[in-house]
Amino acid sequence: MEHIRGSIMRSLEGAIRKLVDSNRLCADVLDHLSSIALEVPKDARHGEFATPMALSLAGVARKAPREIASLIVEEMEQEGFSSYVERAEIAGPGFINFHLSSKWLVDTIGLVRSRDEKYGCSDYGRGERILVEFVSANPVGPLNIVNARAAAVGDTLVRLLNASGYSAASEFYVNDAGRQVSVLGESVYARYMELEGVDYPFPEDGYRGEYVKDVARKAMEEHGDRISAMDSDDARHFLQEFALNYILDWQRRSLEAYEVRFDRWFSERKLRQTGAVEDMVREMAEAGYTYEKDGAVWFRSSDYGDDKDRVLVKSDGLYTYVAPDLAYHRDKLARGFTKLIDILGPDHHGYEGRMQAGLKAFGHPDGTLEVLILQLVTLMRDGQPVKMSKRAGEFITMDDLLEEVPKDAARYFFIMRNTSSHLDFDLDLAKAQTTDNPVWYIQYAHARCCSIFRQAEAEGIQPTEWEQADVSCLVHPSEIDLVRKMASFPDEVLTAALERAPSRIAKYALELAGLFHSFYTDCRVISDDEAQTRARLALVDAARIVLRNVLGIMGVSAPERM
RNA sequence: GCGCCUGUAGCUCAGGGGAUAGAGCAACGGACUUCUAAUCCGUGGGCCGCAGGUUCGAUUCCUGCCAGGCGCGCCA
Repeated sequence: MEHIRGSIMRSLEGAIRKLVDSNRLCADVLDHLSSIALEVPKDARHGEFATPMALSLAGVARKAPREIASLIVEEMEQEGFSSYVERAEIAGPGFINFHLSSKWLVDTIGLVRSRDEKYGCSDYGRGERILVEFVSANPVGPLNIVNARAAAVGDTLVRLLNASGYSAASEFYVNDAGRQVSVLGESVYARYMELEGVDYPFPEDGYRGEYVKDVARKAMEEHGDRISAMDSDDARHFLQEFALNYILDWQRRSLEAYEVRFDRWFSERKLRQTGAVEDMVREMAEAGYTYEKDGAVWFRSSDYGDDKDRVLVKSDGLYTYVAPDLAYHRDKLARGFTKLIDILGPDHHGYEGRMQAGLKAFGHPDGTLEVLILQLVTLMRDGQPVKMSKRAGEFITMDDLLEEVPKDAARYFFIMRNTSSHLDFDLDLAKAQTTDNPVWYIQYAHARCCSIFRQAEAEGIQPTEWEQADVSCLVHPSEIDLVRKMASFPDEVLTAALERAPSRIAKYALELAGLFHSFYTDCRVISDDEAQTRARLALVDAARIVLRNVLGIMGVSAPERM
């Protein structure tokens, strides 16, 4: 499809240059050539490709849009269209619509089938290394619903980027060195004492979840003897480390069940041990990026676009999270990543200014770090929001969700909305095994493809009979619409990657499945017409490939029967 | 008070300067002797939150306002 687009673009550009050479258009339009847009129209009646360029050139050329359009089309006709273009028409206020000959259809089906699992991939990113950091939940409790959304969005984004020729990696930053870990240790210690029947006060800001008791119980079962032989400081430390490992393992398992695997779990503690944080704070001081006030070390982040300055080292000598986090982002860049994407929850949006300021101070160009803020998720049951209150212990974790809803449905539902929009997650719909459930609907389209091949096999039709089929006999509108949609897949993948918008690919998958179902109803695949049967089997094979590939990008399985 | 996000069909949401603003659900009416009816086809339904501005053209960009969500720590 790219080569078709390219040939039309060149032909358009050539026509415009000729018009300028012969003074039929003024030279100023040449400055606007780079912004030529060749889009795939929403409405099939507007052809396979269309450009609004005559409209956008109207101002510069000081001519009516339709007049410019007809000049361009005449010129293109003189030169002869590329082999794919059958005709070009001027429509509406001045759009130029290109209708392609059946050669593109034949080529598209062939391309899909020859590229197979690679269909949809491009080398656009030229191997640029991008690090996508997401979830990065504190290791003090179970993963929540927003973490689950982040996991689905982040993982899909990494897949989209890799499919678009980038070299993208995923990373989970483990905050295993901060104050929260010691609070966790204190909380577990208090529960442990409770189990031993000792009257011990529960920390004011401790974690009150039931799981803390579970951790204490588990520690007692496995290491009770050792712990009772320790003094209280050692026991506290032991329990802290035990809890940390327990919870990290738990988080890892939750994500594993969700089929989200990180390329790396990056430990804050290990980063600190390398001295990277000290080095950075010292360098910042030497460069004059910091000052001391009230016994603390402040970063002049407001000089670099943040709303106010931030404390790096507290008056008690400990770092705030800002220092190690900045050192972490520096480390990512030092490892050779040239673009960083952080996916954060809505409660962390203020964080962006500090990180951007830090990277700017270190001299990294604007745009090195992109922050994607996910909005909240509301779980809906029986049309009502599910109330969640941490205090009342009514809290639905990611594990709870996955126990109730299949992984495929959860992943799809979490990416189907814009990241910037609040997400209503309909639990009943996600569980439903009906046509209303978009995941089911898409998977069913794939299963239907497979079912057709099972039928063909049962009727003794050998793959060799249709693999080289002549598909130029496919002319039914449902067939053409399906091919059009398949043809745009690589474009859709790239756009979704560049816009950091997994929801686009979710929408594409739904539309593709819809077109397949319409085709299935309108066009009987296996019939007495042998040539048509072969051609349609080839088409179904292509559809099967695209459906499987798009499901794969979303991390959703492609069942062969349902 | 300040910052971020949102406001489009009864509901959930697409679209983000350009063609008649779309989809799914819900409502209503149709389609199976057939490769899975777990599907398909059709009908109705809209001051694109409000008011200005930029533009040949604004639902889209800008400003203000209104409404909702979330933040605003020497917590992460």
